[in-house]
Amino acid sequence: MQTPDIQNSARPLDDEPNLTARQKAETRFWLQVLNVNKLIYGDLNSALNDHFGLSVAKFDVLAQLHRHPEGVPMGELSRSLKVSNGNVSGLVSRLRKDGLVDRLATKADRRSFRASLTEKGRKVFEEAIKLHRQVVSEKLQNVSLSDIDAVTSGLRAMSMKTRSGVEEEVNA
Amino acid sequence: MQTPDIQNSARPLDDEPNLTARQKAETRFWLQVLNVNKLIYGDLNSALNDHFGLSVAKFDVLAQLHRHPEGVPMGELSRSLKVSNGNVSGLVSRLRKDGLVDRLATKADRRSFRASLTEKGRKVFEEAIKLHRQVVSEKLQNVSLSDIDAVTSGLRAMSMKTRSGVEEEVNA
DNA sequence: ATGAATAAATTTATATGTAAAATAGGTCAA
DNA sequence: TTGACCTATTTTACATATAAATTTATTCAT
Repeated sequence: MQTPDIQNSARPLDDEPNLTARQKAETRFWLQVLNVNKLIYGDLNSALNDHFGLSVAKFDVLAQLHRHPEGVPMGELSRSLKVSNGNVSGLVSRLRKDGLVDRLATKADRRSFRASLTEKGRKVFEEAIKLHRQVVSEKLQNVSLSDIDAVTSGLRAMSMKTRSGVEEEVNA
Repeated sequence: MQTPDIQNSARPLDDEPNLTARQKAETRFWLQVLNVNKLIYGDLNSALNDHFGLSVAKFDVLAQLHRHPEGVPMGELSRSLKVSNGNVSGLVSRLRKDGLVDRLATKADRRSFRASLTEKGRKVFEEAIKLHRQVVSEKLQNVSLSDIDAVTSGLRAMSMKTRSGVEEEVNA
């Protein structure tokens, strides 16, 4: 008795037998998304960390707060960043320890408060976003503008056509 | 004295003044990658978890081991998954606790061993990969095959042209 | 007004990820 | 052979992420 299984199993995810062309294409697509994501994310994270002591997660919080100088309630921050409440709690408390973020009390509701940038936070973010753009630019330096635009609009069409697993606001 | 800063700062990342068209395009591209990644990753993770008690991280380990029934040394696993040694240590030890992975001693070198799928691990993976494909398919159900292929080849071209922050093997 | 339900945010437990230190085995020059 | 240096892996300390439990405050029907 031979062991043909060994030969059958030594294949990449998109090269199994009995897959339709469509299925292979879908898997290849997803592997490329993961690949590009990891390629850019890692360097972005290191660069932000080295220069400003920021992670991408912290940067994302600062970016939201920068768009809303009047401050953003924790729950809204959680929804707009699409991460859990608990995650935002931790991020904001670390950013407060860093001196980049403040809490503003909400008069009408003592449970709630708004997170907002400190002056230092605003300055740090405005430098960090320049670095952010630099890193993304470097990663894409050999890609033509038209290729970037083509992929972007393809991805955008996908995210609009993609049925999200959760119910979505119609007017979100 | 007015406060014009408040108006200037309430903008999305790709809509700052004084950005070139190229810079805006790069930022939009990156935001779409993050977006699509999060859109698919989350559901994939929940589905694998609900049905098989697997995370995407664990699934990725199983996928590598499935391609190498003779087992894969820890260091090689770390390199092929592009995650740290410590991360692989933890994943493999949890997968061993789950009964999906085994350690095979290496005769010539007592420091090293190969991780390999147990029979149960192989069976679980072979079911899990079907679910993996289903979930990705559902996410892309409204997108045409030609659009998927176009974006995939765009992304693939990018990852090839992208200068990685670290030195790369020429023959990797 | 009071008690039940709801809501905002935090805390807890756990998984995943990194970088850096520690452990332990291998290699090799002198 | 022994000491210095590699190498494979694990451990530690920490950041980030989730889900579920908890805390505290608000709302609302009675």
